Amino acid sequence: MLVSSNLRELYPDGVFPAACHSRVLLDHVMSKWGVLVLLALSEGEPLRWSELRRRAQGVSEKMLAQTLRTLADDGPVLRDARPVVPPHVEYSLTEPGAELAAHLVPLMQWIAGHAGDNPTS
Amino acid sequence: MLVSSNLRELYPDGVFPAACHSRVLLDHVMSKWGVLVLLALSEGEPLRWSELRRRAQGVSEKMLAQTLRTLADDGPVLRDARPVVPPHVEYSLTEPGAELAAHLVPLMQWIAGHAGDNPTS
DNA sequence: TAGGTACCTTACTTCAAAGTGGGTACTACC
DNA sequence: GGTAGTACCCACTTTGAAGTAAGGTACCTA
Repeated sequence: MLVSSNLRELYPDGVFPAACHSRVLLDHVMSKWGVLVLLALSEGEPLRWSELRRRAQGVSEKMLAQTLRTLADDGPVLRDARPVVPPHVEYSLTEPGAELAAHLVPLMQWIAGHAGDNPTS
Repeated sequence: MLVSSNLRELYPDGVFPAACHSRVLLDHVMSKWGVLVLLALSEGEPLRWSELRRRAQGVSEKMLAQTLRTLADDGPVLRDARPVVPPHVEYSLTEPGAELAAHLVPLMQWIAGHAGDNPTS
């Protein structure tokens, strides 16, 4: 069963390099908190920092701020900060971020279904 | 744009836990060498240890053995060892592994296309 | 004996992601 | 003074995946 014959367009000699720019983006996206942030934002609503903190269970302020900064720098996440006090910052997926999530969510759903998780319990 | 309304079936309260069995499988799959092994195997042919060593550019014997052991224990990879000397071991995707790869490959293709890589150069 | 084959295992080290604990600034309320 | 809310930043520490170097199996050939 060939599931990836068109990988050959990207890697014609069948050798996959470990170190490349893809790896940097992949590692940010699949980082411990990155994937949870992207999943939360993939539901479509812009979310504020504090809401994301509630949604990514167990994340520290430091890791959330760092992760959001990284993802915004990488491109999948848009950071919309209003010039007000107290701060009011909203995060949402960019267009490329939504395309990314469209691939990421089915993967996570598959993994959740095969890892013996019972998240609805 | 709702891209993941059915995530709510898995996580009805919208809170994504960081520590669960999914995380273990996800971390193995997306590990540095795990993803390259799965991509190589996703082309459909069973591959021997030494061929995988060539295909995952830069992997050490130790990391390759360790990664293959882990993925075989997790389930996506089948290890077929013949009782001969010198050893003859073939690795291939299990049925669940092929389903996993069906989700993983488009994700990697997307990321490769957006990370400024030029793998065909 | 030495060298080769293919596929590992073990002991120890490195290092980047994650973690911990402190801090910032402003407003409102008790 | 204290608490609460908003959203971070900095210095330092811990942790576990990855790395390095050495070891191993069993058989074959010169």
